[in-house]
Amino acid sequence: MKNNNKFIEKLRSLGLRPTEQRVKICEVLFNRNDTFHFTINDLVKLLENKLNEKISLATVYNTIHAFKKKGYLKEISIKSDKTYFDTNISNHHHFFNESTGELIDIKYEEIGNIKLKKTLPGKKIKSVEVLVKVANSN
Amino acid sequence: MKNNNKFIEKLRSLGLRPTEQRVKICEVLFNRNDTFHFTINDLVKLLENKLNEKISLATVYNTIHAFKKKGYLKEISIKSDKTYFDTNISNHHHFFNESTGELIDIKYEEIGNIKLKKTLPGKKIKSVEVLVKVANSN
DNA sequence: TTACCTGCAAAGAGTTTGCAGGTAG
DNA sequence: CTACCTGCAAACTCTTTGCAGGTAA
Repeated sequence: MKNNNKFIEKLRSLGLRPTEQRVKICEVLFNRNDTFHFTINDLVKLLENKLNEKISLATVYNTIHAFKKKGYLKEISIKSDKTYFDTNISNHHHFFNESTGELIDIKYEEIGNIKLKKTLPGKKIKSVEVLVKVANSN
Repeated sequence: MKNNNKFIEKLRSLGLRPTEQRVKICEVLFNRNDTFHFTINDLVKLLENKLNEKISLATVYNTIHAFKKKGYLKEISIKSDKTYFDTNISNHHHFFNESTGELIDIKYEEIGNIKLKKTLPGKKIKSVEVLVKVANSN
């Protein structure tokens, strides 16, 4: 299962050289059906466990930041001790399970239109994000 | 202007001993009309500049965490390199100015009711927070 | 060849903790 | 007196950076 050409082309189209490490990172991040929420540490472990790849921390940080800058990944705006990234780069919202630390996507359409009754003169709205905190109800 | 009895009583009512340091911190945080967003570092500097008080970092951290645990302060859920706290403990939302790093409250009533069309079985909703990111439009 | 990329190790920043001495009740 | 609190310094965690060697085009 080495259909990595799509990643190589994608990286080139972003202006990033398709190095071995970057392609491996793409494999882990994007060869899946659901959107994926992860921390750098999650990713390093996945690379080791799933692909048996030891990619240095610095490179993983560099790559993820390059992906983010190019719009291939999104950083999630949730306060945490770690930084979370999201393979879903569309406008959307999140559930955050306080009991488990788990993040779940809420599609843009799954929240009714948000009416802002307050405006800030001279400011442009870049995004409107909803965070729904939940806890296990037992 | 030493009307600190209200703070002493408030602290007692929370089950916290009204030490000199804690009362000073209350003075800086709560003797104001508007809600206040701050980092630990902001607070330490304010204590030094406004009250000429040198309170150790560890104590400031301890105190703020104690206040938060007792519901006297709220931690803001926004991703940042620092942790932000809010003297407004009511349900409300925020503008975040990406150009300046500034946070502005949006009252609960200033955003229309939010209709969630997705539910998570077995989970209880703890809060729904909206974050509106803006930038200077020049 | 040249600009870009990797990876080690060290540095940085914010936050937390151990513990000895101090204070409120 | 006792439980709680303060503050110093060290430790921790996540993240960033400097730089020498390697690689894509």
